[in-house]
Amino acid sequence: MKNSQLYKGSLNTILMKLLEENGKMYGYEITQKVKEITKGELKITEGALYPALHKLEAEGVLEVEVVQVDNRLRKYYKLTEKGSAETVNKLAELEEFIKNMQTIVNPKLSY
Amino acid sequence: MKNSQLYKGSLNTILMKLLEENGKMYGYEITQKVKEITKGELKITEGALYPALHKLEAEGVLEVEVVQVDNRLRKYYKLTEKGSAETVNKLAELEEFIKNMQTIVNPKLSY
DNA sequence: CAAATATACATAATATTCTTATGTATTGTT
DNA sequence: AACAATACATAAGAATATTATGTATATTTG
Repeated sequence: MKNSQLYKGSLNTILMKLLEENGKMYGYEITQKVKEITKGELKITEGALYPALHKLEAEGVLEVEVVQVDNRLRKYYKLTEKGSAETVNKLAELEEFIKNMQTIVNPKLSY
Repeated sequence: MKNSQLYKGSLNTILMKLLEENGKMYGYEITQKVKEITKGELKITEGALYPALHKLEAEGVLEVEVVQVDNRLRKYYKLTEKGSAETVNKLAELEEFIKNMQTIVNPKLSY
């Protein structure tokens, strides 16, 4: 997350949405995917990513599958059933958030 | 800020935009205004608001005018020249942020 | 082929931001 | 008289992310 402060608090939502979209992903893959789809504008740092993944796992939102590729480890993360349900809420919250921010930034359009 | 974690990091942007829009405002007025325009969905807490205002003032983004109304104080805040310039950047960052989040949430529409 | 870059994980110290709780004081409402 | 609203403020703690660092393998490039 190498950007404006605005991204603070949005990492979990990003992770959950990506996993909902892609089934399972490993950490490094996530960083690359985000860089790709935002055309380099959002860079997720490892120091934010790995603790976030571990916490979501501890909460039962994600589960891990460790795979050996060549001589290297990959930890694939995917949503649990609980995680899938929570992702729906997270995305609804994001929509609300964006709506509210747009209302503040562009009040003429809304009230 | 009594809501999802998503709002973390967005308070300064909100404050600066409101002051750009309304010229000058005092703390309590800001809390009410935000509650009003978001129809009660976003509530800025005092514990977040006042330290944020003080910090922006210390940074030279805002300046204060203390007014006595009846026997009570009001501290009106307004953007400095520097603050007005930074608000332009803040709003550009917000647009970028929203655009990127929408890209992540709805990838089919974008790439 | 050595060096640099990319892949892949991880954590610790620190910084930032916000929540929750609390405090003071005046004014308006029931 | 009691409670809610107005109006400011701060302190302890939680949550989140940055920056720096560490380990190790694989691939590219000069």
